[in-house]
Amino acid sequence: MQDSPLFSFIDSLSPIEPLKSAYSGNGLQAYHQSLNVTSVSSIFTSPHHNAHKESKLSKGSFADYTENELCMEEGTDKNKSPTSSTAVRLFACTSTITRESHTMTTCSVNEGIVDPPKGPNDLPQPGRFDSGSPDHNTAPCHGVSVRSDLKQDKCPKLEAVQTTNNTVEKRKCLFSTDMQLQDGCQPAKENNEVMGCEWDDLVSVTSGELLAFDSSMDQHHTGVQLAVNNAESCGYLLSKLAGGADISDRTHPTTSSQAYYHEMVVGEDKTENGQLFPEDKKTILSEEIQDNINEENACIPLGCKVETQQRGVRRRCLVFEAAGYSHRTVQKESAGDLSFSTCKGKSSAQNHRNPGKTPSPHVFRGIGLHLNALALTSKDKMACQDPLATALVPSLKTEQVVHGNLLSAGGNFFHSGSGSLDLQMDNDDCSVGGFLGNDHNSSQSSSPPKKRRKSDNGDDDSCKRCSCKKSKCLKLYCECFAAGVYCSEPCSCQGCLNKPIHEEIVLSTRKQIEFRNPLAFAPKVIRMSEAGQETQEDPKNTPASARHKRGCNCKKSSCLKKYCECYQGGVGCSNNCRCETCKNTFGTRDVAVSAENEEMKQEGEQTESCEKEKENDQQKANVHSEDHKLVELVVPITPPLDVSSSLLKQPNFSNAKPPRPCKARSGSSSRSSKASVTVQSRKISKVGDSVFIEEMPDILREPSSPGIVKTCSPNGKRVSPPHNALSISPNRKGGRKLILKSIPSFPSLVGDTNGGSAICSSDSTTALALGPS
DNA sequence: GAGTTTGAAACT
DNA sequence: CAGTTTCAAACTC
Repeated sequence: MQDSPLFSFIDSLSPIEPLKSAYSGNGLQAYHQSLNVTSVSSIFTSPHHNAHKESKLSKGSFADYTENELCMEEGTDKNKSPTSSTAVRLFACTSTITRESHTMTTCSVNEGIVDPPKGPNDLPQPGRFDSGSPDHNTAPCHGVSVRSDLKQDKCPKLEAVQTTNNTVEKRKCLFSTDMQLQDGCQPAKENNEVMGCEWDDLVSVTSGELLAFDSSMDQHHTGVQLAVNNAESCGYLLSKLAGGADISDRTHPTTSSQAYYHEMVVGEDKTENGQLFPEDKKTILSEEIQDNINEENACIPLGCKVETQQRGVRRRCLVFEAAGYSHRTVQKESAGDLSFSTCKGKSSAQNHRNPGKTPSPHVFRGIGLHLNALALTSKDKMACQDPLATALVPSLKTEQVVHGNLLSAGGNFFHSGSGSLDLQMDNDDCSVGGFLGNDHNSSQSSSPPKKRRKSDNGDDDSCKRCSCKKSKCLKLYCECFAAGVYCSEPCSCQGCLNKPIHEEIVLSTRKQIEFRNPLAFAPKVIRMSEAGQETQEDPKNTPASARHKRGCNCKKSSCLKKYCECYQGGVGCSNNCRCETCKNTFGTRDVAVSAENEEMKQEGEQTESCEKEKENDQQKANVHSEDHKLVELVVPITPPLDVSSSLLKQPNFSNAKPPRPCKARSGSSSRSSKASVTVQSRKISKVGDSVFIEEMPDILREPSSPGIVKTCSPNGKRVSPPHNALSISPNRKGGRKLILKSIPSFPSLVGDTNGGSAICSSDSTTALALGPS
């Protein structure tokens, strides 16, 4: 693997640091192109990390710490220059690349990417760390070089940490996804290390075929670069990947996991180390690890890394396909790398993972889209359950990676959003499977009344899964498939082909669907995390900021039931919606439209919005007047679309009631609590918005905030397209990020660290606040 | 738990 | 692209 030309190429590249955002971005894109990566990913890629960042921020110190440490350690140990970071990423992705460089690089890269705003890579901004994802990159590297160090140094800590981690169920919950990943990752690594090649074998087995070295490598690179850009998201993904990644790149995973882990752990305890040292756990957890790994893999496997970097990847398991694809490659590489990582990385990786493991293995990380996320969560679990599944995931990731942009974009979302969500989840449920629990809360809160639905299930829903009969779980009808997750035990589907065994079919089907609709697997709801911040600025922004990309077409549900994707996603309806009598408590379309219109007008875009608004206003005015008012205040309109922007933000999710997802977005919970009733919901909407804002801010505030975005498209329109997102995401660091609600898993990781916690807490707070209200 | 409703996804 | 059908989730009883 390492020998492969790619490696050399990568190595040569590694030095490139420059890339970071721009470079990486371009590089990635180019890479993707070469790879066939879809632009979409780019779209998704959005900076999502913000969330991460945010979470990280909270952790910030923590993150910094970790990063610093990592870097430091690494640096000290290996000293990789930051420059390497880019390279590192790649490496991480590829895993083969130089260990040291990677580690170093990753860090720097991450930082650079993540923090871009602040300072160059060098500075280990907390935010970056948050990005965790970035770390991911590093992680892998670390895994290699760092790990050793980490292990050594951290191991001791790790144990303690681990304990802590374990203790901290929350973390798990929050992180559950992440945690899982981490856990999984770590375990994986551990396994690798401990087991030796098992992990590799597993990986290889599962994904083995899938990965194409080159592609993966390339992807990775691109991914890496992207990661740089999206360091956060990447980190996220990576971390997850790392977890899951074990498979793909252990190193990466490890690395990422480490980073991730760090974040998470650190966030909580800083136990990062503890995680690192998982070795102990390894043995102990070996099984768990495997499980976790599987899960992780499922969630985001290898691809993640890359994608992560890219940004969206994580979002879905979709990545799977890609992931799987690249995954193998990665594996191969990773295998080689693994050895390294294992050797070195083990510790680190393991460490990271261990922590993660601790939590419930199953917990999935969130996925990109809220829905997806939900699905993911559940799926993840599924995946976890099924080793194969996990494998799939990875593969998907690979694909995503390849597609890169798309996934990445999604991933980003996840990160930001998910992270927060996850975190929240954790908070909520920490205890258990996080998501579920969280979901519950969130879901309940979010969806006021009924919601029992999934939430109930909920959250557990993660467990829930699909019950497809005719679609064979190969259509978007299938939540699992839509979420990019393999169907697992929880599923009650018939004739299911969405299983690792049928990976090829799944992937091909997925591709077909994506071909038909590049956004098919993209998060359905975008949130402007940062926008949120902006929002803060503008009360208008509100939750509305997050909007359903495609928009709903509700007629009878008045957008007050889960039938409405917007509502389900916990976001207000937007101009994109074609709903009738919209009463979406998160923000009516009218309002949104009006707001948009305003913006539009200002900007000039406008016409559409105006028209819509008019129409909407007329139509809806009746119903929503109240809501609208509220909404209006709250929702500014952020264009849903701006995926790019939206992606990042997730953190706020809290609002999102989106039930399902494991994530249960904190917000939702908060909201839900309040909102349960429509009336309240209205208030909530306002409140929630405010809350969101607050939340967002908190999250954002911290470090991450930097990014905050702002916005959306100037127009306020939704920018839709992911494509744009691509370009954006990379660049955007700072910009607003859209966040997918759902996906939190990653975020959780982030959250883990601090951000997650913070987020959670914030969410909780919000929830609390809301609740009372 | 069965049956109905709903709206997205898929198909034509 | 619009209309119709299919599908599975959401919801109700």
